[in-house]
Amino acid sequence: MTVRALDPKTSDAAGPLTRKLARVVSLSPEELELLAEIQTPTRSVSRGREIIGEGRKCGEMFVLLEGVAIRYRVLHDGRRQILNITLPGDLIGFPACFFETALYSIAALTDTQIATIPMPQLLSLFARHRRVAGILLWLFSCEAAMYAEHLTDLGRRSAVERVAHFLLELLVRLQAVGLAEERSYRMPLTQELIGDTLGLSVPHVNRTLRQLRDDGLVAIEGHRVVIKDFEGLAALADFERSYLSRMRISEALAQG
Amino acid sequence: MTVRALDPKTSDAAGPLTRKLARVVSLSPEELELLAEIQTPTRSVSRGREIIGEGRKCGEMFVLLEGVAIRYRVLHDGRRQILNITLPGDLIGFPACFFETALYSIAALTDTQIATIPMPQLLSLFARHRRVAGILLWLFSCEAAMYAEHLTDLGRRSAVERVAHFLLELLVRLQAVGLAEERSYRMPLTQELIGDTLGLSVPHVNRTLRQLRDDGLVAIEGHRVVIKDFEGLAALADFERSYLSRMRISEALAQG
DNA sequence: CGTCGCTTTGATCATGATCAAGGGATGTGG
DNA sequence: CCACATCCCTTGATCATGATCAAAGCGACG
Repeated sequence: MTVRALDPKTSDAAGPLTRKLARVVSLSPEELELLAEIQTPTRSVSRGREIIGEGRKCGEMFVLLEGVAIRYRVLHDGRRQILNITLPGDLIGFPACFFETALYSIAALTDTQIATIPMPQLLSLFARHRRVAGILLWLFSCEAAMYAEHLTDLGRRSAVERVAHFLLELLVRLQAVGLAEERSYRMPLTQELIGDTLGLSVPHVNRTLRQLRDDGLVAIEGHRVVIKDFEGLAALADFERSYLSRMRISEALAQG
Repeated sequence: MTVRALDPKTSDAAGPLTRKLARVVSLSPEELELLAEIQTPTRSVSRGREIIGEGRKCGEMFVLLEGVAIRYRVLHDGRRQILNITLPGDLIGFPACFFETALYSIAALTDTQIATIPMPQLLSLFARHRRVAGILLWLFSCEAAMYAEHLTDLGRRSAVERVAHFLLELLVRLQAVGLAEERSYRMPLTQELIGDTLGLSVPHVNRTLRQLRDDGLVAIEGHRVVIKDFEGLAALADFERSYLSRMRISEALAQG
């Protein structure tokens, strides 16, 4: 990672969260410093380890700085539902940290690097910096919006539509933190994990991906996903008027 | 509605939100007054009308004081997914009010009474009253937790499990605001709406309800739902260790 | 009394689960 | 350097859950 002579807003050193925010709202030097401050110190969690364990106390929030994690719920008979995929720049610990004990587990899929934000510090930040508070609330909102979209996937979309939507969402989200190219990215999940995310069985995920490939909408070589026909996929998945494109922070908050 | 000589915390006059909160955290007189203050003035929205329209600006939050509303998303071909059911005491407008325009519509299912909280007032409340801010964040968390549970429903539960889970969730939520008896309540949704909530077709909702009836788990006469075997339903739906039972506000917040 | 909205039931169909087996890469110990 | 194991992907055959289509029943209400 080279240190370039860039505006601090967009420099790599600022970290994925700050870069993501800088795309939707302009941050003052003081705010940049605050964001940097709450994102230290960091610690690493290695592949397969739990970041938050269901039923355990969780007195802090985290920012995922590097790697990929999943939040999931396991039913008594072993069926698993992945609630969301956590990418660099995402907050972890909402809503867990507001409950006595965490409701769901969060596990690192790859080796990860996370920053810890103690609750008292978070709450005092809310009190002292109204605009930063607004921005954090906006982040919570984005998470809620993604849940809502995910719900629509599972409730009312067919397997092809779900997978298409999933591939596009991942493209856009990875791009937001500079981890995807114009039309391609490295798929961070196995087909089993995709199945647990979309409520599908592994063979059916596989067949659905093949169908999308046969239709020339995507190309998949190894873990590399190439979106060959963005418009086609978007039409299929009803992605057009989608949430991510409208995830603009409201002026009321932007101006504090 | 009679005015009884009760502790203001639990009096009907306090409104459903305050009553709901009083169950999980003790509120000071000042906090009670603050809560009362943000819940005025009120306005009514009649059955079938939109409270928030998808794509429209939404510069405020609402508290639903009376009636039932749904948040939903409609796909281009008309399929509808209900994202959540809003009951008295619930906040409306999260996450809509943090975006330029609302992402989803919210419509009144019955005649409703709502209180309006302008965003500036909300943000200044966050700044001035840390504990109330914490409590509001906790409310957002509850909403996120319900989304997560709903996701598990749609992704990994069968039709019977979904319906069973839905009936129990409604019982518990209605009880939290004093709108259900020990084991029964008035179902506020038609079978079509239940279908759009659970991702099922109307005939299948009907057959599933019949199956639960035949198995002696519930009784349904008209709009009255009677849970005849709570334990049986809970086991079927994996409701046991569920979110609502652990929706206790964390001590860090309760103490401010 | 007739209409409208909702529920109920039946028959058929299809989406996607399940079961089963093989294939291919990557890694590890002998 | 090879045997073997593991993890993941792929494919096929069968099965079942739940959708769709169709129609009738049934209150409530004007």
